[in-house]
Amino acid sequence: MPRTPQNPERRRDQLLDCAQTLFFEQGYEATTVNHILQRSGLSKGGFYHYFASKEDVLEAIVARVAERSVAQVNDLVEQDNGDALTRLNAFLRRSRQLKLETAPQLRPLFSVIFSPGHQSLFHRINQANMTLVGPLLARLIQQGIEEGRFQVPDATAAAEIIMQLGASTYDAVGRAVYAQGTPEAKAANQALERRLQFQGLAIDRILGLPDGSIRYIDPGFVEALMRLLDDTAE
Amino acid sequence: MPRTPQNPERRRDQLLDCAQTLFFEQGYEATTVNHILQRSGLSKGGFYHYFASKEDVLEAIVARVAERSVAQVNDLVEQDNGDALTRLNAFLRRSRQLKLETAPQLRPLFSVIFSPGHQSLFHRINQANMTLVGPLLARLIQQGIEEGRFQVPDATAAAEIIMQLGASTYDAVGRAVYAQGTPEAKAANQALERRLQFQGLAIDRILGLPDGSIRYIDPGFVEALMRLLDDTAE
DNA sequence: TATTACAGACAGACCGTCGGTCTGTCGTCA
DNA sequence: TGACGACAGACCGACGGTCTGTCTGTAATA
Repeated sequence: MPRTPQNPERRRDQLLDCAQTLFFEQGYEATTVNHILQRSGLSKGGFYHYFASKEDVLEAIVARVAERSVAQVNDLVEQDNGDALTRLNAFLRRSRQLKLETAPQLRPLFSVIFSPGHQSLFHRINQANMTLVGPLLARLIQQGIEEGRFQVPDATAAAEIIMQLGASTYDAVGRAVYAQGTPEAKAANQALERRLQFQGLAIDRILGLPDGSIRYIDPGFVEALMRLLDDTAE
Repeated sequence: MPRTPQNPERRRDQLLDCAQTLFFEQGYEATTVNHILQRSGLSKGGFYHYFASKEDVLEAIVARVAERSVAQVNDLVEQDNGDALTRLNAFLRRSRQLKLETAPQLRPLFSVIFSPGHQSLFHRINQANMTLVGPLLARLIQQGIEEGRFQVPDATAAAEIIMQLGASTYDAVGRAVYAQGTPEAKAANQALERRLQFQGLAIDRILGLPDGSIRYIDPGFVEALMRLLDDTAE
């Protein structure tokens, strides 16, 4: 194999890209270092020049994904325009949009989300996400408390719980994706839609808001999501 | 190594016991089949006579743990005495008690709960638990709806969300355990107590009950838990 | 400008250990 | 006594990771 020296940062990013694709497609455990080498065209020596271990790559990917997603919502929290409820709704809308955008990329992951190989990967991304996004959400809730709109004893705890609910969405979506193509698909979609609608209601109530204050999902969200996932499947 | 033939069921259980201890102590990935063999005194041939793979052992353990925990709360749901709220509180009390009882066993797990090896193990146990216990809780909530006490559009979705909250408890507890022995220990404990208290409140509100209807934790629960974990540590 | 020296960027053979297989043996019960 | 379940343990391929060596861009020196 010929040597093709590259800009270190590019190489590192390239390796991360390759690894991320493979991890999402087949899971962390099922992906071998040799797979990554094959895909990137690099040698083992090269790989271990950039990363201390396969686990190290995972950590880098988790950090990168989390950073990117926090960057997507950061501006909403930075600029303080409007009351807390408006901003919270904007925050949730952006999160939703983010989910839709990354859905195609995550599609192979969803179809096997129940396989054990993916759960660790997935849980870690969520964990990192919560660590980074949680404080932002907490500040937002704190504002709502100070405005006297949110009836909540502890902003941090509330943020954690709400984020936990958000994370559980993936599980629910995964179950619906799993049912796709089967006779139960329609029922599964409806169950998911009910579930998501309930999550919005749950957030309302947890924050002590009147039912329906939070717009968690738009009607037909599930249908749109499923179509998006199906289109990219074939 | 001499042969010591045993009753098949005993052997299987013994293998599961050994594996479970090791998985809890060091995590699933870090535990090798050889470790299990060493601890049980069995040979490889013997091991693979009972289980198809290491993964197979995990599944069996997950199923066993989940079955045992469902058995602990099943009676409360079977016999229908009292209104839904009373029964729900009994259900939660039993769950709490169950957590306290298994805490010492889980102690080594908590201290390294953030290590990646444990997350898959942990997530899977939770998943199995939710699958088994979820429907029970849903029936309970359904009763509350029919009584007109719970204001909830979908019992199943509500049950799922509440269980999700319960599962996230371990993460929160893990964080507090992690801080134990450091200067932040006290603050971490207080944060955990607030967090757990909030979870009870969240359940109240999600179900449309007046604040304080659900007794999720007794005061000093966290202190007691931490003492329990510390005692078994040394 | 030509030469040299050096450090970082790789290549790839190699190693120990892992999960899992396979063949054979022992004990038990029909 | 033979057949079958319950093991024993040598063995295998593949994996993550190491090690030594080589190539190349760059900067200092003359």
